[in-house]
Amino acid sequence: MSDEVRRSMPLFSMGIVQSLTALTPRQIRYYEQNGLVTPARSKGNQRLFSFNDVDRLLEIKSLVEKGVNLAGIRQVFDLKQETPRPDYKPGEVQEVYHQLSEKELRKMLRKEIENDAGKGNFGLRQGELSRFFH
DNA sequence: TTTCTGACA
DNA sequence: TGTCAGGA
Repeated sequence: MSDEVRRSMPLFSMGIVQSLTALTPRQIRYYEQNGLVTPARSKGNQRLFSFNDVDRLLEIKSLVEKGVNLAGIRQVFDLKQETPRPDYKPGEVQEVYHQLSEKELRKMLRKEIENDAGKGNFGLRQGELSRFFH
C-alpha cells in the first residue's frame, strides 16, 4: 500500500491524538472548526484522525507556540497548498477501524518516525512523537 | 467509558 | 481556552 494511503487512514481517536499532540480536546475541536484539520468520522460521529491529521496538528501547535494566530496559520497552509481534504470513504472506515492498543500505536509511530528520517521530512514529529518511546 | 455539540457564572 | 450540561 502506498504511503499516501497509509498516512491518510483514519485510525486515531480523540484520546490518542490528545496524548500524541499534547493538545486539549477543546483546542483540537476548535482548530477543526476553523478548517485547519478535517478528521474523518465514525458512524457514531466520533472523530478519526490519520497521520496526516496528527502532522497538521503538531504543526499548528508549533505555530501557535510561536505566537501565530489561526488566521496566520491558515495562511501558512495556503502557501504550502496543504488544503485539508477529506481523504477517506465513510464506508471503508468501519472495516479498518478498531481500538488501537498501546503496542500497535507505538509500532505505527516507530514506523512513521523511520519513514520521516528516511525521507528527510520536517523533523517536527520526530521530536514530538519520540515522547512515547521513553 | 469516551467523545460529541453547544454555550457561558 | 476551560468547563459544564445532556446525549449518543
